[in-house]
Amino acid sequence: MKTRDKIIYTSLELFNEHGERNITTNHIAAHLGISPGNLYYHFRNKEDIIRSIFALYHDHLESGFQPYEGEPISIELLINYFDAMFYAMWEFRFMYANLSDILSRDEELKKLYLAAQKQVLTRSSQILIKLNQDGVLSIEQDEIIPLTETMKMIVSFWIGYKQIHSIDTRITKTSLYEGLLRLLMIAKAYSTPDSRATFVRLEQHYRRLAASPTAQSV
Amino acid sequence: MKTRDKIIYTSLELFNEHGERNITTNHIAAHLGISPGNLYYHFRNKEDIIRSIFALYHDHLESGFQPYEGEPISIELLINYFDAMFYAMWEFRFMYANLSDILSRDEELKKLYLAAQKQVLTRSSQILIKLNQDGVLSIEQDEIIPLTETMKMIVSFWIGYKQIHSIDTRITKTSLYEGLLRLLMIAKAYSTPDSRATFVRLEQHYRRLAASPTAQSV
Amino acid sequence: MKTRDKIIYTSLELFNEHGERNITTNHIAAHLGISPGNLYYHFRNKEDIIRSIFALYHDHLESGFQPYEGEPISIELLINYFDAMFYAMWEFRFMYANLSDILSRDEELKKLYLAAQKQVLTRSSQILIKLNQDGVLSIEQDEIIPLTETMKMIVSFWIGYKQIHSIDTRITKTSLYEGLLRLLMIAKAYSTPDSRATFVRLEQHYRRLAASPTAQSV
Amino acid sequence: MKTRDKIIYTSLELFNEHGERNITTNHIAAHLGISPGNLYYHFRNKEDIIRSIFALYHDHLESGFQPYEGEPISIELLINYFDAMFYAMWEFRFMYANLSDILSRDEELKKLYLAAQKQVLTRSSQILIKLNQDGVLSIEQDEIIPLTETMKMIVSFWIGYKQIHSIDTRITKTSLYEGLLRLLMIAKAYSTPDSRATFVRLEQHYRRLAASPTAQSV
DNA sequence: TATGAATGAGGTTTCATTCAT
DNA sequence: AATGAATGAAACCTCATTCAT
Repeated sequence: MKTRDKIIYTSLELFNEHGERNITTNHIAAHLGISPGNLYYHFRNKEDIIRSIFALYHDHLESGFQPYEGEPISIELLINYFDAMFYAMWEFRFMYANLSDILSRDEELKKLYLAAQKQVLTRSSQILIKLNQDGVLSIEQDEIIPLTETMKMIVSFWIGYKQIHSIDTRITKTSLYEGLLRLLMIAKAYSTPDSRATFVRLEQHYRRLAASPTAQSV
Repeated sequence: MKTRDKIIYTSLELFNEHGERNITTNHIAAHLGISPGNLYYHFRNKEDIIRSIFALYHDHLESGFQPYEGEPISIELLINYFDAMFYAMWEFRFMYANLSDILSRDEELKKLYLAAQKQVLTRSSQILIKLNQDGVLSIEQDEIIPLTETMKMIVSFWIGYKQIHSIDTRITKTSLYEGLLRLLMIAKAYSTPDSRATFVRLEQHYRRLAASPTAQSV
Repeated sequence: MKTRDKIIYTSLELFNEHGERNITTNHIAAHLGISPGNLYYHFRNKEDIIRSIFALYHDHLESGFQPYEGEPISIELLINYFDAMFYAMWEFRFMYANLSDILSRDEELKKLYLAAQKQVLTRSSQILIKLNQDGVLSIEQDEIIPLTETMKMIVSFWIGYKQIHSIDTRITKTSLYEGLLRLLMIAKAYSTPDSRATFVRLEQHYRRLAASPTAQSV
Repeated sequence: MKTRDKIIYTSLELFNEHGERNITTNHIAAHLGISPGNLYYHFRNKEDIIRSIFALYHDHLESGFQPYEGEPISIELLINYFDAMFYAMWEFRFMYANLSDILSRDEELKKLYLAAQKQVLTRSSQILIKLNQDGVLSIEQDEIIPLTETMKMIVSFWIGYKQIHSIDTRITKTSLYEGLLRLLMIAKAYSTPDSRATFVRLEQHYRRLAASPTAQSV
């Protein structure tokens, strides 16, 4: 792996572990065993690193929330979507935890973030529309956008919510699965008689994951 | 007003205006026209000030979310609850905006916060139970707690959500009223035929406030 | 002496000794035996210190180049003017040596400098006019301004010229007296039959000072 | 062109444009599309580059200020001298602007510079002597050296003087022509009845150049 | 000749907190 | 109660130069 990439992944790891505010560029360099000068050879400044991490995050969202096409709807397909959400929340959890702080210091990044969120909203609502058409969900036309927004809001703040509501600040996979289960609960409310069983099975799937020992460690 | 109190209220004002991270203890002292030494005579450190502000916040929650008793339910009574929410969100908006940041630096405060939240949850659900009994709402027994939690979550993160989703970081009263309207929307979904009109009037009330010119300035 | 003033005078001393570019804020603090933080308590940044030194310089110019009034012209009076020039050049020699460098980094200071120079030009030409009227000099009306400018230019760059034209970079009083003698030579060219003897005596005076042992050390 | 020469000319260009202090070795390499390592293959360090530029400057002075011999004096010949001065000032303007700074960091270069200046002084005074003999100028024997020195001083510091006395730091050809006109003014003061007309025409020549549009851009 | 990643000392600045008065 | 000067650790960043390839 190239040093540039090592810096990105090490930063991501340290940010996730300790919070972006507590990790200095010197920490990152020391953790990698390189000089601060070298870090600044690869990145103009700390913001530059964060933006590169954001690009990674953006790529993931881009590929994970494509409306499905030409394939029959299946439980695996739904699992894909929820897994993509989980991956985003877990792999970039520092962003969810410190978002307003980070964005308030980087106007440029904020614009990128807003654009990305707009896209996510569009994509997600398209998926819901498709699921509606395919008889998996039954949502009134004018409730699709608000519902998408609500779900996005829950995803956005679940980590912050969890961090505030437990003594231990560390984020576990279990707590993220709990967040997914909340989303599922909401979605299930719009399920059709045909799809209800599918949602029940989805719930069981993620409840199992939430309870698994590795998910409970940090 | 005593110096100690002046420090608390000035800090609150400055934190709300510029964010706690951007206000140093020297800023507070300078804004008050006192010396930093004097500030540290009254408070052991910055956290100590924040805890005192939190005590104020706690007092407000305590008094604002008492289940009503012995009086007939009325629209004024509901308005009281929503106004209390608004007041808390507005007057202590820096807490809502920087909560995870603040709590992550002060374990002690976090414990106090958790205890307070627990109490709020209890009180709020009691209020919902009472409204259920009085025929204002119609919620299944086992949905009361989750519903309360959802509402609390929305209140907790509305400001953060708003801040992230607009270029302008400043918080306006209008955006807080929009948050209240979201809560009302959710509550209305559980209204009874008898109470529906009341909720409609409540919505009109807060929509009017949201649109008022003074609410839109910063 | 107050710390603030100590910082100003120590900075001036170190700047004169080693050049402003080679003196860091840490050097200044260390030389004074104070913490860098303390230095930044008294001054916002390095530019702020330089501006304060400039204010000192400005004050000196202000008081040293007042046109004389109501008193008969005398050799002492002329010596006063030349001594004021010498004092400015010696006491603030780092400014003369590094002016373009310093001004190129501080637009604000540049404006102040330009304003000050304008004033100096006005004052100096007024003095020449007065000397003309009193029969000390005999300059054609339209040559007064150019002559003043030439003299100002020599004063401005004498130190830079000297520094460039000798191996030893250190500035000695002797070399500054040599600069004054150049100015005198120019002025003498405009002397009247009556005043010629006075200029000769002035030359002798400064030649003596230039040759004195203390003036030759650094 | 060889890489070594490309480095020299690019450095000269960048130094002239932005000042030597603001151009890093990395800037130079980047501007050339070569690696910093390669730059350091050709030059031991930054000073080494500056010295090579100085050699170029030296060559120019050498060839531009030869006393004329065996040819009759003419206005073209005088123009040649002034053009050589202009060329030196324009092509190596960063040296004139940052001379004391540069020399203070490189003792070796300073020695070379002093030797070159000595030569220039000799050559220039020889030219003045010749012009005196040919009846173009009428200078007292013992004033030739001081006059030469004065003219050299004006050439040396004209750029610095201009930079300090205007808000805009950029050097234009116009301002250099103004410098030449100052020199001419001084020389004209020593012109003979026969040569006066020649000097007037020289002035007209350079005034025209100063006013030309291309000379006023940067 | 050339690459380009890497070094590391050093510079400016911030800020919660302390302490003598 | 109050002053305000002082502390010092720590943050971010720059740049001439080196070195393995």
